[in-house]
Amino acid sequence: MSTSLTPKQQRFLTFVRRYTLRNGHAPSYEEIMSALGFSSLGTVNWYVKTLTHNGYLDRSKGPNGKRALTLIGEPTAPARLPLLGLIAAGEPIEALENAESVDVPTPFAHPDNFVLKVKGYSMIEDHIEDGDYIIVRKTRTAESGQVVVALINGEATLKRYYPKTNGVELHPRNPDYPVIQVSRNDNFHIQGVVLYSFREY
Amino acid sequence: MSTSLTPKQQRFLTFVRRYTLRNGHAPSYEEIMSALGFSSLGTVNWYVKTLTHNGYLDRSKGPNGKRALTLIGEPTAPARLPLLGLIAAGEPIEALENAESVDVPTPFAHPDNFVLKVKGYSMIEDHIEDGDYIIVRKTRTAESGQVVVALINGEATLKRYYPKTNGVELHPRNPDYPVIQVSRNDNFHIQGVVLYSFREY
DNA sequence: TAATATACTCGTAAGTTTCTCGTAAGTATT
DNA sequence: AATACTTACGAGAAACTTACGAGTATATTA
Repeated sequence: MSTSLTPKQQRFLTFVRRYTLRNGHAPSYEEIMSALGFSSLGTVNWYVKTLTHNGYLDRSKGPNGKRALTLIGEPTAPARLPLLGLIAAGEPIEALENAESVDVPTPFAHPDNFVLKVKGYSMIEDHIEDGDYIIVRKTRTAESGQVVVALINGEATLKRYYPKTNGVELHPRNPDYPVIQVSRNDNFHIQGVVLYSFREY
Repeated sequence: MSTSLTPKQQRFLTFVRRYTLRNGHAPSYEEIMSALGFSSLGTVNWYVKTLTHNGYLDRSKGPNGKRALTLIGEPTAPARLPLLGLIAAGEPIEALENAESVDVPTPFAHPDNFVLKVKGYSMIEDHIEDGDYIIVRKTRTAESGQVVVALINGEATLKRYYPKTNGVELHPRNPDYPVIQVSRNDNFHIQGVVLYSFREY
């Protein structure tokens, strides 16, 4: 970016990026120190100060935040994910013939993620309207409380997922709508977990 | 206060999630305590309080409810930032009447951040086109090399900021375009630092 | 070649925030 | 009343980050 990076600074940044990616949180100063072979925290601090000053790093929790290092800038290269199909409540998911793709915020770039476009107004109960896009992480399982894309007897739906001892409860994201009980007899499959939705402006 | 989780807090949340998933109901404080190796209920309570406060947990049965811990929709929570106005090169920033707001990637949720929409094609030199949105952190100062939203004699611009001994240099993000020299006589104000830009789909 | 930045390193001593312990008391259930 | 939990508080250890002072290489400039 600004003053271009020296090789050692690159190395530093690369380490932070990798670590964050792998562990879900940023490294501590001490971890950086031993990973990069420094023998003083001061050195780590020097890098952080320099890189922050030049706009490559940021401390997401304000000063004194622990494990708060976050990369910024990076080239704003907007990531693209495949747009796999159209989803409408109560219908099967409609696949698209030619694989389009759409720009998404970089943090969501991941090989297991894909995008669906919402069709019709039948999902307003989930605060999701016609034309909206949802970013989905492909998975067969979900944690309780996550918003999932699921098929019940072939019909698509978008709900919060609550497994119960003898079946599954699906809550719409709008409390005014009824809870759906899925029994053992129903053909129920989770297609993925919704990470994010964005709207066409 | 969208504080992010520390590793230990993650671990706590993960345990609650797993337990709930497997047993159909939430763990009691004591179960959490022994599972996570604490030797005091106070510790469990500390986590519950902290995580509840930060919006990761909820007590579904109100206060004093037993085994009432429930996770709150972790991934989705689409952050929204206010869309403060339109920016076009060479014009003042145009404020919007009704405060709209737009979905942004969660990491950018911060009270000091806001969004501007780019108008016209006069900023292509910065790789930013008509209709794009930029996320800006409100600040009067900037570090050398950061991309800033600035006003020069009332006219908006988007450039890399390089303070010099006797004035300021503004570099467009595209090296094919000329550098702007701001002198002491110019009326120069930084409005904020650009963190991110995203495009209309 | 000498002078001078620039990039980096070390050690150590604070300073903050996160996490833990213990103990005590409050609330619902049976 | 006994049982099974949740809530509250104070004190402090642990885990991390910041600040400072000084020193060594490696390039840039004069």
